[in-house]
Amino acid sequence: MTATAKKDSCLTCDAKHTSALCSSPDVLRIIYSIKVNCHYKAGQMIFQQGQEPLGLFAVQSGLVKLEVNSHDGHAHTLRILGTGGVVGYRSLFAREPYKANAVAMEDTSLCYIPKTELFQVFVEHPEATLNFMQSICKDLRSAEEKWVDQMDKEASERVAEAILFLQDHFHDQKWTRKEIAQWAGTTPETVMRALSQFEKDGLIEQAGRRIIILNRAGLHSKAAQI
Amino acid sequence: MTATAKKDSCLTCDAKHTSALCSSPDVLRIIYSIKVNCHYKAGQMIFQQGQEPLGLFAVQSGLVKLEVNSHDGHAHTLRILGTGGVVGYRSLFAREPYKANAVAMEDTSLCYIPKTELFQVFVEHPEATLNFMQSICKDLRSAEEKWVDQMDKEASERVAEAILFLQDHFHDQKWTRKEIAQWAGTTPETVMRALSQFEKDGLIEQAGRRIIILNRAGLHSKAAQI
DNA sequence: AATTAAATATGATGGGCATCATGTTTGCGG
DNA sequence: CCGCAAACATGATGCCCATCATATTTAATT
Repeated sequence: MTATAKKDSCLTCDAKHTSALCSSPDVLRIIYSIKVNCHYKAGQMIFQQGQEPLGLFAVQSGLVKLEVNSHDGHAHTLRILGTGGVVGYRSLFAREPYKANAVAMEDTSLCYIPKTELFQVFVEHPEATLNFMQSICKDLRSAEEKWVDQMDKEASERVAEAILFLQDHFHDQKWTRKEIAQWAGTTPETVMRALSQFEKDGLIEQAGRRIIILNRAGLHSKAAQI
Repeated sequence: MTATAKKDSCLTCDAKHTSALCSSPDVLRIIYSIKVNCHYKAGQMIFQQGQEPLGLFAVQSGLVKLEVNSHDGHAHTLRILGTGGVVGYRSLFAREPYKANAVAMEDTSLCYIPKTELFQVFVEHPEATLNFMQSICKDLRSAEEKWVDQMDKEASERVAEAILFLQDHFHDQKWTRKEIAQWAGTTPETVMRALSQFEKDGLIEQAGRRIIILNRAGLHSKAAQI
């Protein structure tokens, strides 16, 4: 972990209003007193499958992906977190070693919050706990929906869904075919063919490596099971 | 909901030690004071997608499945809960309508706990909340693992995994090919062929509609990605 | 006990998509 | 600015598995 001495202010933090951790000014003040800032370069690993969680990470700026590596070298992206996202909470609260790797997708600043102090916050601020539980339960929904989609939808439908999701949550971000594939549960080649088709249909436009959505409704109807 | 006047005792309840809700004698006493017992016949629906959650359900005895129905009439089983399991918490804590149906797979007794009182318990007993969060985080892990398995493993591997899981968690339960398929993310025919093969390989034995595992290690190696 | 629906069991067929292969383009580091 | 690795792009191939079909057995219902 690469902690810096300087502590960024929580008051001017972009994530203040969106993070499930910073639910009230009260809690925000305490979090500020216990957090430590860490900085990661693009591609750097934040934690790794098998390690013991000692705290959790809140994304101040940048982008983090959680991914699992299967036996045959294939990687699957479980979650992607931008500003306000919380990384490493699942294993921490499940009280088990990390089951996935957390990787900085670009230069990223995180707030590290040691577990003992964090648990203390939750014990003293039940409304913060319930607020955070809401966020976890939404993640659970996403995961279960992803499994169902994997069966019910065709690969191209999942790709349409993926680029809509990625666009909505991380606008103006560039994605490689591989990254989209690992998120959508398919291969780069299949993503490729789907994107070509979408472009041919006038749904998207590819400016270099950036995807521009021309017909949002059209893409949605491609993604949706009627 | 079919609530009865009679209130079953929490002190003699089988689920007392296994349920994530009944974490301490203290909490157990409060839960007892606010719960209501409900009974459902096999096949009966407990709640339905789209409805507003008003509380949650703890399984006292019986078996409950959570399933989603996709557009084309296909059903997928998200979770199966036996004694001690908690049903309906995800939507309640996410503060959104139910996204799945809860169905009693056999005659089932539940403890219904209204949300207002439940939140009160959690506010006053932070350790109960954190205990419950652990359980949620494990469910999240299961869901994410299920998605990964859906891609990495072949159908027969998932079937092997499924019958091991179902056996471990709900021993001596009878399962139809369809139920196994909806859990394993495949079709009854594919389950069929996998089971036939397993029997041919001497891994299992089918006594009527009950599956007997003869070679546990062998099945495990079928299920596992080396 | 008779009737009917549901579950079991297997075979045949076809399509979706992963895999491999190959050429081109992009973009980064020296 | 150049070279090389990574990403893009598209074609060819094969196979896993969903789907459909059909016969048999089991279980439930009257």
